[in-house]
Amino acid sequence: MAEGSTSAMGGENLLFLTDEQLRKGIEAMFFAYRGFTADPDRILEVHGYGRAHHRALHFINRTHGTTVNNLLNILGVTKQSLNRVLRTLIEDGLVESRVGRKDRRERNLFLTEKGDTLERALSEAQRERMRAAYRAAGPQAVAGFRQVLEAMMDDEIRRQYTNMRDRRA
Amino acid sequence: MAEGSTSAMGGENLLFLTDEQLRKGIEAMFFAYRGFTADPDRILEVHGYGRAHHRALHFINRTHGTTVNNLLNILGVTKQSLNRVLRTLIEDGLVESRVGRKDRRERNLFLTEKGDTLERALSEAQRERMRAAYRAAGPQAVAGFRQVLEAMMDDEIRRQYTNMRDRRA
DNA sequence: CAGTTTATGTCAGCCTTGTTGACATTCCAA
DNA sequence: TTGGAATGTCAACAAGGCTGACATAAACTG
Repeated sequence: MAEGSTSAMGGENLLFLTDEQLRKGIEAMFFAYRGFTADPDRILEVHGYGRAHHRALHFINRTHGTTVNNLLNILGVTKQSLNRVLRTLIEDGLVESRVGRKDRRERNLFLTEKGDTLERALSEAQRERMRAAYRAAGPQAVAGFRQVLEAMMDDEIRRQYTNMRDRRA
Repeated sequence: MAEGSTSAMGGENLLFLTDEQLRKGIEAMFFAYRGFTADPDRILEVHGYGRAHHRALHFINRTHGTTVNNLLNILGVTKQSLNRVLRTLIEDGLVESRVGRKDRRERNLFLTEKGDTLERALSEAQRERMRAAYRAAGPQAVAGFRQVLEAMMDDEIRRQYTNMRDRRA
């Protein structure tokens, strides 16, 4: 990335903040996100699921036994929207919903073995692309990548993200 | 980002390629993309438009006089889908569609003054967030960010992205 | 205990934005 | 002149967002 390294190592150099650079960053996000979702999308299509199912599987796997409400906060959708997805996942035997032990109004969500299998397939496809990108860019670039992404999140979301990270680091 | 810098500067250190690190990267992409789209989304809602309109405005502004076909390739949607968006933008007087001079089957797309105004408002909101993130992370991180994003794109897309960059660098 | 709040689920209906398929128009090029 | 390319349009459909309304059970509170 020729002109990227031009702005790197600058310090007082603010070329990386020009509108042109920022617009390029915006386009890079757009195109990269497409690549980021492309591989799981192909797998999901075979099973008749969409990205919404992937997100649910991902975060249920990530925080075993999470409640519906917690998932709503993480995903930032309405309960009706999540419920539609969750219902099909439960019906299809990918997710198990257990009545909460402490608070019986709550439902604790878990992946079944079948759900875990699909989650791993989806995740592996996505991780494979990340792995290739990380390897191509190198550890220092990856650190910068994560720094910028984290700075781009909404404050509240960053807190959730950080918690999630800390809990399983 | 404490543990990010742990893996940075490693070289032979491959900690940044562990599944856990990759999963964190995946989540960072997910959350960051939400932040990335949040500000323009709010503006679009006021005008009764969606992200699809934003994308069209962005790329029409980016490559003045682009054809519909070219836009289809960049956006990666069907012409019917794009056409619906384009039609409303033209009806609302944000986009002008001129019959091609060389090839009169083609339509060359331009922003009107009104379209340019909205595009700048959307873009400025998005750039403001990028600017803040870039400033917080610093030029070296930004270079890494761009490297990883570029490596994450599909090959064909990366070619388009690179062309677009070179043409207006 | 009665009343309120909380967590969840569900029904109905709407919107945006993606998809396919069919078909018309225009016009370049062989 | 005919074939194919570029574009546009119509119809129908699906996923996955949304809101509003309502039901239930459980927990909390005075």
